[in-house]
Amino acid sequence: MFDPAPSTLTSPPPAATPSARSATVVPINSHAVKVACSNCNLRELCMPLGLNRDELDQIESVVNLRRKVKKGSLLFHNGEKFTSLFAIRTGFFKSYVASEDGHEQVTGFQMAGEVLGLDGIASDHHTCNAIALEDAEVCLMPFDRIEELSRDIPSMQRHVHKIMSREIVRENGIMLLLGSMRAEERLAAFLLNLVDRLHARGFSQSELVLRMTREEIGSYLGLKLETVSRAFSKFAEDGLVEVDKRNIRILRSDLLRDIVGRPDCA
Amino acid sequence: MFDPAPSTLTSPPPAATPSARSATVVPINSHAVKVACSNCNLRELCMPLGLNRDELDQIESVVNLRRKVKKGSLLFHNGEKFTSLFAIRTGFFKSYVASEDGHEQVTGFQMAGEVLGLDGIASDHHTCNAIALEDAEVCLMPFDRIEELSRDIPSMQRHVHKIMSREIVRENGIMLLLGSMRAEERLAAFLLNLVDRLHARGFSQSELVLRMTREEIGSYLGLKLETVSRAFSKFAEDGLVEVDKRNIRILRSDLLRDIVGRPDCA
DNA sequence: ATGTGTATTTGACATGCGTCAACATCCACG
DNA sequence: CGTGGATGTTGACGCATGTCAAATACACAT
Repeated sequence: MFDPAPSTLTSPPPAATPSARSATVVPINSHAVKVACSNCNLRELCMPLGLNRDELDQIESVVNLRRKVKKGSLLFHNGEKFTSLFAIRTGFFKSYVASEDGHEQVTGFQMAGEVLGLDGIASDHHTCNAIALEDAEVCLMPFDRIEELSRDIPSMQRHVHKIMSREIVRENGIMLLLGSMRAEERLAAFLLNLVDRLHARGFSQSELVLRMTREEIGSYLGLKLETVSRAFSKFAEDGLVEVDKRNIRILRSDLLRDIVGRPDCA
Repeated sequence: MFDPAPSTLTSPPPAATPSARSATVVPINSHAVKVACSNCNLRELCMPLGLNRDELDQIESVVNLRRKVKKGSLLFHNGEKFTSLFAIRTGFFKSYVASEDGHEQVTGFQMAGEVLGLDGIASDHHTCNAIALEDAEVCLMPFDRIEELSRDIPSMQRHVHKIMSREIVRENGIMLLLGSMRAEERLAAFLLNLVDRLHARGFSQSELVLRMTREEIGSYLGLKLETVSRAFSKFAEDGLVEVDKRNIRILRSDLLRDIVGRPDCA
């Protein structure tokens, strides 16, 4: 129904250097690139299926740069010229928009295999910000190259369209969440979505470590951080989850699902 | 910042037949189609600019069907097979998703020149519903034809991408609204967005007639209908707008903008 | 170790909005 | 012309969540 992004207890430990604000661009030679996509265990998330060798080579040639992003540094920001989409290889991001008065609204959490930057296509400039919540590595995919390739390879074209449509559907789900759910329903939906996505990446179905603060969760869910904290405590008290700071263990996902289900029972 | 959709006092009067539930498909012969796009006064909204005659002919060949949609009838619904995008020629739509428990969340209001159905691309099935709020006419654009054309005409390809990206950006704005604004801020933003879009279509900058109920506005804005009604009354009392049922005249758009601006002043 | 800042939890209280209810208005239809 | 159902307005009241504040714990730097 909706689509945030968490990280599990088993997820790769964040690299040591935490908050340096550099966003170094690291060119990759073409051989390394080829190795990258064909062997990338995220391929089925990033790339269309059923490509032949030649098409795969073409697609790999699109991903000509890799970029490391330190925890706390921006991948792109509002107003920045749009040139590329970013496929996350490792790490965890949040994207957010800011209103004139300075309020920040988190619009999503993204993890490995997901794509960032789609907002920039509309006006050739990004309209939101993306920041790494842990040390990360992304593949740069220059958008004009993606468009070229889409013209040659129909399955690539369809893939790009699906990725964008999926984002639209995800946001529809969040509108439903923000428009009609109560605090605990929102948090339950958030947690379930998070483990789902992590599980799809080979992590535990029941354990996760949150990469974001209570405040960031609250922003995403349209709640204050205290409310998020209280909802966690309530879940823990009721035996639905174990909460140890950012380490979460889901004990009763069935009951969490029940909570999401009904809009107004305690 | 966000993107709902209204209709003005001067908008074309809805056709007489209001609530028949048919959604008749009306084939159009190829000559009529050609006339349709080249002469359509919505062209600059639907179509990429700077096309030559030949390209224009190709694009027009995509729009091979027209469909009339009676007020109150569905254009498409959740679960329905996705085949086409719909460009609105006349009329006014709302799109909405429904949660399992039956709650409806309005995800947008669409008017002439806007495109419906993008949600269906992700899974080949629609994930939301679109219903006409007044008698309407839409152009059917089979999506596989759009993809073919996008491969041949780069400006068409770019146009499709921009339309999808724009929807993503719009929804980002709504997340901001739902996540952080108060009732009056939401309504002010809603009204301003509505007149903006109408003005872009040649309607008044200050007068509009709402095509949707208070309840539908409330659903879109994450509010109850009573709250919407009270906010209207408040605006009227303060001299910001004149409200006569669904006829709205904006008297002080500057002050409405102020209200949207600051997140927590009375 | 000690200190500083961030993150989190929890309590007490305030309030914006939801809920419930009554009433008015309008329109469709008999 | 009257009636019933949708729609809209307004008031009274309650509750979920926001607000403010204090305490704890932890990370990191000196």
